[in-house]
Amino acid sequence: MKDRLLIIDDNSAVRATLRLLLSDEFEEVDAIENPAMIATLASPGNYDAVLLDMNFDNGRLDCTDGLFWLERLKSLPTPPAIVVITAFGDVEIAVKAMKLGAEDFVTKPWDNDQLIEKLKKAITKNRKQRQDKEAARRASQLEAAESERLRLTLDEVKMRHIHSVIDSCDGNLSAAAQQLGVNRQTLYNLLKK
Amino acid sequence: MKDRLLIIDDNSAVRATLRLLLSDEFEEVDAIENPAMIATLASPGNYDAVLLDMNFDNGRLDCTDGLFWLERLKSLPTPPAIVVITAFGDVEIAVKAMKLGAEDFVTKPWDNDQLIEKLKKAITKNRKQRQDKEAARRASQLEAAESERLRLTLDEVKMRHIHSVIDSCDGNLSAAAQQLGVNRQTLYNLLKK
DNA sequence: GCACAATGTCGAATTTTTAGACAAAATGAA
DNA sequence: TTCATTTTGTCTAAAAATTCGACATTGTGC
Repeated sequence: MKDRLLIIDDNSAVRATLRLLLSDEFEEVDAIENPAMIATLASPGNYDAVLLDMNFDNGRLDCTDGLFWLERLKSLPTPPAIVVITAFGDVEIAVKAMKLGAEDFVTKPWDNDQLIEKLKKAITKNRKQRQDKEAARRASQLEAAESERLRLTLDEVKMRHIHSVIDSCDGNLSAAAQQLGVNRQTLYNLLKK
Repeated sequence: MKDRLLIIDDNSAVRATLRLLLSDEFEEVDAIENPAMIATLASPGNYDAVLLDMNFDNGRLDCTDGLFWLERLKSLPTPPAIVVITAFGDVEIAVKAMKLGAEDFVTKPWDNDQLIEKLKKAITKNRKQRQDKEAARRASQLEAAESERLRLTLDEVKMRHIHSVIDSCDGNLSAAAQQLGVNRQTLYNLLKK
């Protein structure tokens, strides 16, 4: 209910229908007719979900364009959940789309309730994936910091910990000294250097 | 070339053909006719890839069993890469399989070279996914340790760092003392407690 | 076996830490 | 606002830890 959705479909009647169906389910629903128009939107990388039609009116039905834009959307810094929708889908296209990171794949004509549920689940799944990715990024940082700590001098480690604890005590030196298990004057001395 | 593959197909001719095709590409290729036989294998959770046929000879063609076993394989502690293969696949089945974590989906009849390449890529992708997942797991551990460090006394932090450095010096106390920036005797004193 | 590094131990000089005390400043509740 | 409590800044003297130099002993690698 607080999520933002972008509909991409070259059929204006479909856009209107989808917008009507989904405007109650999302905080904001934008609709454009072509992925190339994404650049003209206010914040292209900020949608929680994209409902992406594969078959643009370019005379080709092989979804090349659709897969191209899917990959492009998924390479954004924070990629949205993408549910692909198509009238001409076959197994190969569906598998390609899923391998490119689409969260789901629906065929026209669609079932309204199923479409809504798939969009919701896609957003949930996408959010979890991004959290995992972010966690993996942090893990490498933390491990690098961990191995770098070995190069530190005993005094350096002491001072780091002291400042960490002081921060966690909101600058209260008496409390920090007690938590550190040292005399208050000792803490003062250490801070003077 | 050092990977282990498991073929699951209820057609013995297909099993033989696949085994012949793939035995050059993998260090070990096992083949069974039914996923229920996985339990009888030596190390069911140890395959790098599984080539899983969806249509078992049970009178049903809706792939219910195949999807069930796919999900089950993917819930193993270290899930293998899974390439689904089927003669009766439609878009819905393919999408369901991909959402359940299959790395790829091929239809019979298959192309030999493409099948080999898909299996290789599936293994690579699966390995990366597992590494990311493992990294995410470690990240939460490391963060928990980081926040717990705040509760430690200055002496405790000192001793932890000392032992870490000693370990990294393979127990050489002179080198450890130098790296810690303290006198060797000081290190001896600290270790006595 | 030989050279070299690491260990274990000592004493004495130096530095740091600690406990207790006191006044000033800051904080928080009535 | 006042009053009680806590925190800060500073001091002294005793206690503890650290450092440096030295020496004999034990490992280690060539």
